[in-house]
Amino acid sequence: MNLETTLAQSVTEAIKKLYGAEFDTQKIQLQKTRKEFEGDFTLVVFPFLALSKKRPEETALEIGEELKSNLPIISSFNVVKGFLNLAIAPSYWVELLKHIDATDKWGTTPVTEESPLVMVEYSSPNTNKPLHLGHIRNNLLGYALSNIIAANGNKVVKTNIVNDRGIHICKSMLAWQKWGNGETPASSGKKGDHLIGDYYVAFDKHYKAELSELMEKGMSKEEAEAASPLMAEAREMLVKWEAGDKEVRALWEQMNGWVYEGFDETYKRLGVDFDKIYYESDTYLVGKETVLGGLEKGIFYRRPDESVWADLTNDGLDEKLLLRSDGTSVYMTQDIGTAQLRFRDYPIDKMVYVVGNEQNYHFQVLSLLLDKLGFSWGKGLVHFSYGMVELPEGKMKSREGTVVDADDLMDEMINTARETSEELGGKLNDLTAEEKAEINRIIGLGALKYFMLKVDARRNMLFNPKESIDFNGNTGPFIQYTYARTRSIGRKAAEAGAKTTFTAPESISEKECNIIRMLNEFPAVVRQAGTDYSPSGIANYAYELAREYNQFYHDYSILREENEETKAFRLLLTDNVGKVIKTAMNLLGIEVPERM
RNA sequence: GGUUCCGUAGCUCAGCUGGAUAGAGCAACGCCCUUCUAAGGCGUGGGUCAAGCGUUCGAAUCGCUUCGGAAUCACCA
Repeated sequence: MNLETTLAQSVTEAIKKLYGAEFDTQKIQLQKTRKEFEGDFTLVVFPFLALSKKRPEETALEIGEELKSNLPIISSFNVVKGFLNLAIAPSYWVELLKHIDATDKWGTTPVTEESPLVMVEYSSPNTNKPLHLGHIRNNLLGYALSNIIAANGNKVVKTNIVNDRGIHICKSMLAWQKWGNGETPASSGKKGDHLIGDYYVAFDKHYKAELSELMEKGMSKEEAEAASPLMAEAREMLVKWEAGDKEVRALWEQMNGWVYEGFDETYKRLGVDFDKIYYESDTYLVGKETVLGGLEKGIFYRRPDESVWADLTNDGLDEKLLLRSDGTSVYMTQDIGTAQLRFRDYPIDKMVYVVGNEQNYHFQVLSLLLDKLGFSWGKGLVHFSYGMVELPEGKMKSREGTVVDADDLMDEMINTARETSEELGGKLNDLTAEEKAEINRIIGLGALKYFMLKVDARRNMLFNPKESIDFNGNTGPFIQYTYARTRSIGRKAAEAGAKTTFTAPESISEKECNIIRMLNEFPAVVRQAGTDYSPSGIANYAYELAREYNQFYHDYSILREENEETKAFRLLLTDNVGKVIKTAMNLLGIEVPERM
């Protein structure tokens, strides 16, 4: 049984015996003993004072005596004010370590036939420009979250809804037609998504120029926008697209194809993937049908101008447009359509949308609408809402050229990793160039991923491109380094033929107790992360564990230890620290190198 | 204006189901590599946890108010 549960139950029994009262075991406050005090667990006795009718110190002392005489795993205790500090016997910690070592996939819950199915939507790019820093946060969070949900015993389907239609695509297409001279990714050597992005920017440039020209002729901004021939052409193209115009559709498919090739490369490099991809061009008509179905059932209503609305005033929200007066669909309609298709494709128990917090309202509405339309998971859908990545100057703005491009950033990180390795010198000299490159890739991306994931997802975070992401301190590379260190010790111990079985050492250090306790906490950390949808919880845990181990490493010469029992114990500890770090990092989608 | 989120060290962030003297990293300064990986360890300095009031044995944590910042409230996506 879990250590803390055992303790909590014993406390309940002690309270009953001492004071003849029942105390809710759930409400017992057991926490880690702060490091300045002696002991492993601390019981807060203030809540019992009403029962004991004695001073805090006396109460703590009584409970301490009672626990110690009943629980052999408690080796000693001490009382400081209203805090009862309990020390756990070394032999118990050692048994715990052996148990952790013997447990396969420590911290994770296996998936069975009956496990619920959770669908996680993330990434969801537009096809008119390459991925940037904001998408990186989304992708990393979505991927990590999927792993964490799966580790908690759920079937997970990772999905992506690609926004592949609309006026923004037409802008790129039009610009390419006008000024592209037939440029292709092959002809120019550009990545497809970057090429399309360049034409999107080109459209905007020409459009702006056109506007200022019209405004010089005396038009107001609004008049100029309405009169812009370029925008009119783009709109015309969209109408043709909707009508299925062969030429426009062919161009659209060609250009989207380029973008997808580019995206695939970026996704692959980031290490994220999807089980099923949906395209808005397939779902928006379904959404329209579903909305019209809802209209027939009286869930929605039609206004005199023929537009279709949902009245959510009873739910404390506004009225929401679902179909325009010309019958075309809006954003919400498409999400309904996508939901409809997903529901047909999978027996979804829970749906998680990884989408930025600027869409909080949208998902509040979507949840209500899906529920009204009869989707069982509509009410309980989770909008995993994350904050924006801000630059020192504020928000990223593609039109002002302040976006941090995903591909560039990854290149930069890997370069920095290589430079750092070279500066440190010599460690990897026996490896081939390919092996070194692989390690640098793992480290560079590890730094980037950890940087993004260690921050609470809900918060807006700041990224300063001028100060490159750190490789020292609370970083991915530090954790990777610690892992590599545990592996190195393991290798050397194995070469030297160190013994692997042992009896419990007579005493073990406070650091060792702490580490075992942290290893023991790992399943609870994973569970908590699965409940809160919190990759940052896992990230911060991994760092704490690595830090604890590094300090321990500096205190002892494990391989030089003369007492074979103690050496074997420390090797087992080292091995399991490595095991847990690896699991934690993999849940985050961060690879760990065997050496670095 | 309505709604939601945020405000912790010079900077980036933990801690938030109420518990002991508020933690890391970066930056600054000082030590530690003939010893299993120095991408490391140890130490020093740095705080009105935005402010106020309340709840209680106890508040960074819960409630209310105020101040500051962000997002959103489109027949855009």
